[in-house]
Amino acid sequence: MTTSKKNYHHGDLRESLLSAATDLISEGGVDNLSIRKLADKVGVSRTAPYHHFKDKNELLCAIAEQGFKQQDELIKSIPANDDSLSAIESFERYVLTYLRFADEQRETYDLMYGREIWKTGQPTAALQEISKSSFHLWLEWVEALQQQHVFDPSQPSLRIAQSSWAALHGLCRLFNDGIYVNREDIADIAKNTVRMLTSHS
Amino acid sequence: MTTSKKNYHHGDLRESLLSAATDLISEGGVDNLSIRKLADKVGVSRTAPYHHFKDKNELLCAIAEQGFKQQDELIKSIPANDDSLSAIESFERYVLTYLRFADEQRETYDLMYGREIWKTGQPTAALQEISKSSFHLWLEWVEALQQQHVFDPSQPSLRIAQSSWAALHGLCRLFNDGIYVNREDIADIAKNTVRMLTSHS
DNA sequence: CATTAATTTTGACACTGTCAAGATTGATTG
DNA sequence: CAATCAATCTTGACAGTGTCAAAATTAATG
Repeated sequence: MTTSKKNYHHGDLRESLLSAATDLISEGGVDNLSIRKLADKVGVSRTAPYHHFKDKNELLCAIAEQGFKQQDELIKSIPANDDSLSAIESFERYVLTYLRFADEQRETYDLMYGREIWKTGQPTAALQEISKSSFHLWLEWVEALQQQHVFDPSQPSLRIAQSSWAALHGLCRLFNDGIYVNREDIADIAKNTVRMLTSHS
Repeated sequence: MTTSKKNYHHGDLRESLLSAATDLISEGGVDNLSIRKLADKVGVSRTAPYHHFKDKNELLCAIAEQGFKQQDELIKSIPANDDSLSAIESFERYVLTYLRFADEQRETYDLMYGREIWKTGQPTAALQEISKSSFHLWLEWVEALQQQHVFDPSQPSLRIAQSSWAALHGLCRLFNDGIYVNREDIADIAKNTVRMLTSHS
């Protein structure tokens, strides 16, 4: 039983589907992913995927899940706030890392936070969980940054986390959709956002 | 030639289509709008709309256009900054008005700034124009608010306009998609965002 | 009234998601 | 080892989608 069996039973179809689907989305966005095209790409019949994902929504949720895991790892890999970085530089690091992920995994990002799943579709329990824990990660950052007076310590951390995340997310959409902005200005706008959001007393 | 002619020629099909399409979108979002369902609702055959809109994309753009006009009127109806309002209250007014529009015309808002048009589709020249002029409206607000030191006057107004609009837009998506947030907290979060964005020296 | 232009319709095609029923295989028993 | 069962995959089918081409109908124009 090697990794490739071309016969009736595929062996690890679920993983193959996830991988191929991620590719299709990276290439042309969620609209470039159809179950049939996906099945064809993996070399299996149209309805085979339905034995591994209840429907398209569940497939999309699974892909988004992977995206959140990847994003969390990236965030967690930001070097701990040692003395080499000022608190504000640390915040900038977060922002730039977040933006970089949204840029490099652009279509996945759109899926992760997009209407397709959260509005039109129904987010899986697993997806809701990981997205919440992902937000919680940011919440912890906020609390640390409050102690360092990057954010106002007298305000509730949840509110600050919500407002600042919204600002960050809005930036991503701004860049991602290409409204009102030239792409070469990204870093500049990001820096300006950091300046506006932080306490500059 | 009254306003209603039930025969072969409809008379004002273009307007009827726009109106019915707006209704369909308001009811169930852009996914609830199909050319065929729309044609059926207006009482005309499947392909009749194609003589008034080149394709579905152009229809969506036309609807979004209307949305921008409506939004602009709302913004322009905010009372001029007389002495009864502090500068910051004036800014709050803008934010709340913007949020109210995004809330009440939720699906239209999603269409106006959504992927469907700006990424998947192609924004009409007319739509690009009005969306730019709509942003320009905000730019003028920013410059006025800079003079009143709500925003830092030493920073370029364009950057401030971009960052703050992104923050605002991010809030709308936060509320609209229902990620990370309870709807009853909207006003509170909005106020917190205003506090974070403004100069509090 | 005759011709032309503007509209609307019918037919068709390729594509989509997904359900039901059958075919094939691997695993699990007796 | 043989027989049964469950997992997996396929074929067929249905309703829905956007949109093109060709034909039909009406309004406008000479």
